[in-house]
Amino acid sequence: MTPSQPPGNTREKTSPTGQASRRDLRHELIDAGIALLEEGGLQGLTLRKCAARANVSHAAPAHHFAGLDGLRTAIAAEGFRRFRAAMTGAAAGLDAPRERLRAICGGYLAFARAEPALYDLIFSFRDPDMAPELAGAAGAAYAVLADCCAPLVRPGEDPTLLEAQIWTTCHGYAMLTLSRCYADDLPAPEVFLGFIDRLAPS
Amino acid sequence: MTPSQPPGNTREKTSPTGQASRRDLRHELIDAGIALLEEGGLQGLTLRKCAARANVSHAAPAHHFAGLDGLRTAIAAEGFRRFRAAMTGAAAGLDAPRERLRAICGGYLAFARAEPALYDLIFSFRDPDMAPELAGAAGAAYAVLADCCAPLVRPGEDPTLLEAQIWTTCHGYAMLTLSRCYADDLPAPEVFLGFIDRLAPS
DNA sequence: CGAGTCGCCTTGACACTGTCAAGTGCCCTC
DNA sequence: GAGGGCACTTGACAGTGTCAAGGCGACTCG
Repeated sequence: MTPSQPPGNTREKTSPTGQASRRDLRHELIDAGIALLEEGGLQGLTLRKCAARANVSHAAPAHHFAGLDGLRTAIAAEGFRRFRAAMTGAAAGLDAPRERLRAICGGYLAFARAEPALYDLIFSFRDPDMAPELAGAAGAAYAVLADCCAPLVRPGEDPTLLEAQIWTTCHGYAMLTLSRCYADDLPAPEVFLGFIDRLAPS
Repeated sequence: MTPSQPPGNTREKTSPTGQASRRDLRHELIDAGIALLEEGGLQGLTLRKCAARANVSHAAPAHHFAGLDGLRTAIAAEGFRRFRAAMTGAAAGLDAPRERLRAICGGYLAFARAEPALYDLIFSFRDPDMAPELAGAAGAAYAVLADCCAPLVRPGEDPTLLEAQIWTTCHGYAMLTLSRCYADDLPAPEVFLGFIDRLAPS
């Protein structure tokens, strides 16, 4: 209740210096959106709830994003960055190609499990021409997987074949795990990582 | 345009016999919903648009389904039935286990490609306890895949492992194809079916 | 044959959503 | 200090899901 609380222009700090002190509403809205996503899933993400959480008026997000699609795009770009970080982080310090592949796939699954709604969101786009920021972030994430597959590709073979096989397997397992209706029919993650091992040629 | 058309109780045929002649609104709504899905994707499916397409008032669907979720569930159950039919149809007349597996996976992908929004819908449920009708239809579809894998399972091995490997691969490929942003990075379906061949032990 | 009952559907209302147009206040610059 | 531009607010609108109330026909039972 207490809905009378005005959106209040609570600038973070309008210090006398005035340098770079304006609140970064764009980032605040993205963070608010990710929080909403975690709480309420894909359809918990709403422009107006996002605005309310950032203590701005309901139409404020429109000035930073091109409507709801724009907000979803911006959040997805941030999601791809975190996704990439989850994979690289899981493989940090590992050198052996097969170990790295296994670790990166483990990081892949761990991200999907830890932030299911965010994972849902980043793979929910159906428009072939993505926004450049989103395409860049997605490409950077894919590059992690591709780089990790490269040392395992047989000489002379098209590298995209192994990449696609790894990717589709991980994505399918992640998506089916997310829809918890089928999670019980799937093997445990460790068993699944055994599938990955078998995909890479010895 | 001509919005004045009243919802009109155009009973299909109130024949004098009167037997089983009331319009089957439930099925009409499901068909309307599938059409909306094809036209506008997942978020093109709306209770009110569904009602309008069936020429009933906006609240009529509520008497046949438990809200929008109920309608989506009913449509998904029908979707799983069509999905199953696509797989069995593709393998009809084939006997050799490997041929059957390849055909069924081909049918799997063909369905996802032919009715992308319906495929999206049937795998969009995140609630672990599905409605019985939906769970039954989903189980029947899965049984097709499982039955087809059975002859290829090594004696003594857990059959769910091969099933899961086939399933996750197909689902991942289908989902990534659907989000057309990544479709270009994926091999052609025939190449993909080669992956499937390699998964089944010779 | 007539009254009661029940199921299907309509009507009207409400809160919530995205989106738009117009306005407001603030800061920066000149 | 005047002007302009940016960030945001305000107010409105159409569309959405959902609920309560009511109507209307068919069916049943006396």
